[in-house]
Amino acid sequence: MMSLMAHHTDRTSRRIALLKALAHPSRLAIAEALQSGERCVCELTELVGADMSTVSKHLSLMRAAGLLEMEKRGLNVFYRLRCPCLLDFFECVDGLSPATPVLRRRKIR
Amino acid sequence: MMSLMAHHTDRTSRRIALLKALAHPSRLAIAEALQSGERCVCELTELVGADMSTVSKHLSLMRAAGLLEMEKRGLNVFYRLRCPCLLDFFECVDGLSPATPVLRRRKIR
DNA sequence: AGACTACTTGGCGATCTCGCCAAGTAAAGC
DNA sequence: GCTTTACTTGGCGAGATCGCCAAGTAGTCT
Repeated sequence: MMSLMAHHTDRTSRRIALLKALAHPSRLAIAEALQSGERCVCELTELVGADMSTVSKHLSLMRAAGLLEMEKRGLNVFYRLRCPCLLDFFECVDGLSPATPVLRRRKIR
Repeated sequence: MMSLMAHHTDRTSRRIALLKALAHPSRLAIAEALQSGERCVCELTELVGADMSTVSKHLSLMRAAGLLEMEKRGLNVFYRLRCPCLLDFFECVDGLSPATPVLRRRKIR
């Protein structure tokens, strides 16, 4: 895979990591939940309904992408969003109509 | 996979599809190139340096996600961005500092 | 019509991702 | 110290994704 295209800048790599961090149902649900404030891993585990180990790996990935920050308090680990732009982006995304017909220019004769 | 989390709304599915459509080096490069105007498949093929069939599949996926629209003119097929919000989002993403140390609240004694 | 160009689609191996279980770590409480 | 709670990490099978080649389609041109 990835023939001649492996010329990513750091910026590109970070963009891709952040997009991948959001492009999964559980991770998107986590990001959306965190828009209303920090949550600990057990709360997020209940939210997505998967094994805690699975959720923990999702959170690590999102943190590595720069999307989340974590803070340990007592036995709990709390995660918070670091990206204030999600809401605006999703509003714009949701505004797109779902389908796209093939546009075909009328023949000029 | 996807134990109890298969409760996606249409909106969620569309958000995921759009994020996945961007979360790949070749596809991101295509989206970025299209920010400066439409391109035909052969131009985009040269840009990403992969087989045209590969690029064509990327473009189909991006179109299905609602990100692109296509127009056939003569022998060429031109693709255009349908999402005006990419630039703003990426500016915000690029503004994030790459790493995040584990935050640890000081003990109060 | 036949040849050519620009693109799409089918198929398939190679690689990546996902989720669970099991095992490990770290802080709190006894 | 030992136990419990909250979480992370390793490993592995199952399924998804990716990219190439080969074959098909749709216009253009002569």
